[in-house]
Amino acid sequence: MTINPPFNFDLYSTINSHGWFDLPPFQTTEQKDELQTIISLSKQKHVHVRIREANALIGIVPLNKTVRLSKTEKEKIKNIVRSMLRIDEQLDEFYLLCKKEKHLRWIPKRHAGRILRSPTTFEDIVKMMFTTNCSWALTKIMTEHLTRKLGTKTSDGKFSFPRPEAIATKSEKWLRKEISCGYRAPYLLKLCRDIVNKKIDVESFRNTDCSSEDLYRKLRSIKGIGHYAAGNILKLLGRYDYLGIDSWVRKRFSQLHKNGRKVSDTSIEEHYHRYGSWRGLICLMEITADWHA
DNA sequence: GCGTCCAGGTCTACC
DNA sequence: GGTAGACCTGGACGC
Repeated sequence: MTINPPFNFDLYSTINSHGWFDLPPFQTTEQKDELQTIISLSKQKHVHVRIREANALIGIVPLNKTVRLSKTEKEKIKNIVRSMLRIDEQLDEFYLLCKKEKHLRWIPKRHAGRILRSPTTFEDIVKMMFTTNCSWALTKIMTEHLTRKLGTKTSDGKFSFPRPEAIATKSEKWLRKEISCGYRAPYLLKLCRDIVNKKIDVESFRNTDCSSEDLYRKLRSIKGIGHYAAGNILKLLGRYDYLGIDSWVRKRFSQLHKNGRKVSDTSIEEHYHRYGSWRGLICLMEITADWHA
């Protein structure tokens, strides 16, 4: 399967856009020149795919050879990959903004600004919940446990990210013990049960006409999703008008703009205010600039 | 090896 | 609306 990306797409920059490549089922190489993950087509059908860029095309190869794919299923996989890699995102206005400031000109030059997201919004929300109030090492542990213990094993031995139904049947005690997610267990359980009982439809969040403010409010109504997590999930939904400030943003901002002095969230907000609806993306690009060096 | 302390966001109760 | 304390884990550190 192949996808024809726009001229300003760069797979490396997208994989390297934030830490998602490091969380299963995502896998990448040391050079970050390919991405692997599991795409779930139905409750039973999970495809382990490898995504690579070659000859100005994006190639998608199913790695579990025994799986048979219909034409419709291949189209579905291509659409999911397009969504994950943000291929259809219009960044022209963003790049024009970056070109106006010397320190941001590297962004359009490197074709950066497309932030990797998971095949589903559910996966993104759970992973974001797992980044709160803990080290990256613990985020990885929780995601690995959840995937390995509740995901479905593919024919080549990989595990899919679990569906909400699989998590919803477990108890809070089980999640605390087996997933090591501690006090997050009741939040995760409530989210999954609300999805199963159709009280919330997180998958509709990627294609909705509602304002960023409304979407932010919906995200904040999910227990365990606070200001930081909601702001960052919005970025994965293509909305960049919230910063999603955490301790790392504060630290990097302070190093870049205040000679390491302590800085308040209000002054970070004021600094990026001039970038309007792109401020969240400019902030993320600025503090991760050295990753792209 | 064991105990203690700290860092990391979010929620809730309280003022 | 603002603030303090609890939540839980891994890692660093001292003994």
